[in-house]
Amino acid sequence: MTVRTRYAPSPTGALHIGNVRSGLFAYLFARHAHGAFILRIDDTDTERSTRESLDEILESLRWLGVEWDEGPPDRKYFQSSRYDRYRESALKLLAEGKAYPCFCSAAELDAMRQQATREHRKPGYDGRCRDRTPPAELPKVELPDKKAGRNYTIRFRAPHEGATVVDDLIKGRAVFENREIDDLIIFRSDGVPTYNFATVLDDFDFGITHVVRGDDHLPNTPRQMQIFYALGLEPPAYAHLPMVMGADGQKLSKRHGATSVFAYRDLGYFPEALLNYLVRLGWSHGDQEIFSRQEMFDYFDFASCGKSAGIFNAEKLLWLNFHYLKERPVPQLAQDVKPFIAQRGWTIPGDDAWLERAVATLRERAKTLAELADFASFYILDEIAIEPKAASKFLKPEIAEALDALAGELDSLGADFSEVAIAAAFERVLGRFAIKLGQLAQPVRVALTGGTVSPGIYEVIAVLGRARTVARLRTALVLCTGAI
RNA sequence: GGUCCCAUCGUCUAGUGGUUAGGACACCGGCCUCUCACGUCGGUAACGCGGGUUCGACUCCCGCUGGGAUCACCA
Repeated sequence: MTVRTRYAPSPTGALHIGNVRSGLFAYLFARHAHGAFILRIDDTDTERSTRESLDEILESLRWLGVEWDEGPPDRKYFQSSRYDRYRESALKLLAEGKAYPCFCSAAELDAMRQQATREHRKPGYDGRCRDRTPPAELPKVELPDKKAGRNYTIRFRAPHEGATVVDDLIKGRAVFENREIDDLIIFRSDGVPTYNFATVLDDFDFGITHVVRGDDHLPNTPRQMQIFYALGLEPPAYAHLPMVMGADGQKLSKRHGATSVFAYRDLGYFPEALLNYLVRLGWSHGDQEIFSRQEMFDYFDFASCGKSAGIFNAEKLLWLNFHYLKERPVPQLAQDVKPFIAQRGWTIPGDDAWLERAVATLRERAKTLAELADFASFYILDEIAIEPKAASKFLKPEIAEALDALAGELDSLGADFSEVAIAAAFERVLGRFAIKLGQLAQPVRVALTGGTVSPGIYEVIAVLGRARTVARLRTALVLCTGAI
């Protein structure tokens, strides 16, 4: 039997990283088993589903390189296009007495729950319509349709006897006593099926062999299995992944800051880094930390998945991103950083070769593309802002002469503006004034970059070029003397 | 509150009865050095508690404690 897994996000918001990890694991398992990965869109919540969310989900997945074998744009993989199928099955359940109409209003249900909670009973549905005779004016029970006066919901008649056993591939066996499970609504009064019902039909129709999802779905699983049984179908295998928590130990959500895939993309993270981080959160392969996509495919299995929830650690993700950034070929990196420079409204004052030289000096100092772009500002911008503290510490009168001399030396270098030639110019100035490199390099650094932190000073000068270097040195000269 | 899940350094984890409990991130220190990084060397740091089982438990069983998820006409 070929493995078929699925990822079924609902288009009701951004694709966030805790959620997408479940999709990633489903995808990896399918690839590992040379099976198929299906993307399905759970859009039965017509109130909250939006086109924007759908587009963001699709684009996020593409950016990550999580490729689906079946799914959008094929309408067949949208629940909203499968209502006929859901109706047909609900009708069947109704006819067989395995489901029944429930006439309780939302307000009534709410009151029921509140009272149960007050009396320390479980807040589930008490089954009051389970054996109630439908009103006489209903000739026969059909699916809800408010416009036609059929304002009720359809509930699944869950068995009271026995137990439902989930043999989870990750969690092991979980036994649910059937008497603990109440009758859930499978069709809403607006004629739209609910998730637990639709998902069962989808998983069956699309031939899903392994349902891989977050363990927040574990309590739903016996309900879904019962529906499979009622329909005379065999449930798939289940693999429930532990959750991803925020630093506070709670399920990761929007209030934990940057959590969407887009957020990380826009912050200048690489998809490889995000993927690598996510795959190591809850899964391991010995002590290995860095995984190529192929290695993920090759090694992934449920046996190596952990059972306990993991806390999202932004620092480690940053480290991984740094790793991939350092590994990136410079020409590629230069192309990668361009959109980030453009986004800042800056114009690159040189060709690709120049940008590559600049990037080469910066790449071990930036952990993201956004940082790389920011760091490159002193190369790119015509005017730089000099940090007051740096200026007062290093741009002092006593260094003015040496700075002036250096400007002269560099200005007269001629065609050879190489690091070697620049170093030689420094040596001449150092010798003439009997000072150490450190004494000269820092003032120069402040003059050229505006701060005290930068790549090696010769590199900076070589990339900056003679004109800009000399001009900035002379500007700094004014600060030196003015600082008296 | 009911049900279900979970429990090794701060964090991610290796570990499947006998280990000086290993690695990674972070943190701290040395080296490198024109600054900052990179790199490199080293360091601090964990088996929640209590009972069993066993010659021997981080590993197996039970209880406790703690944490989490879930209990919608959301998915």
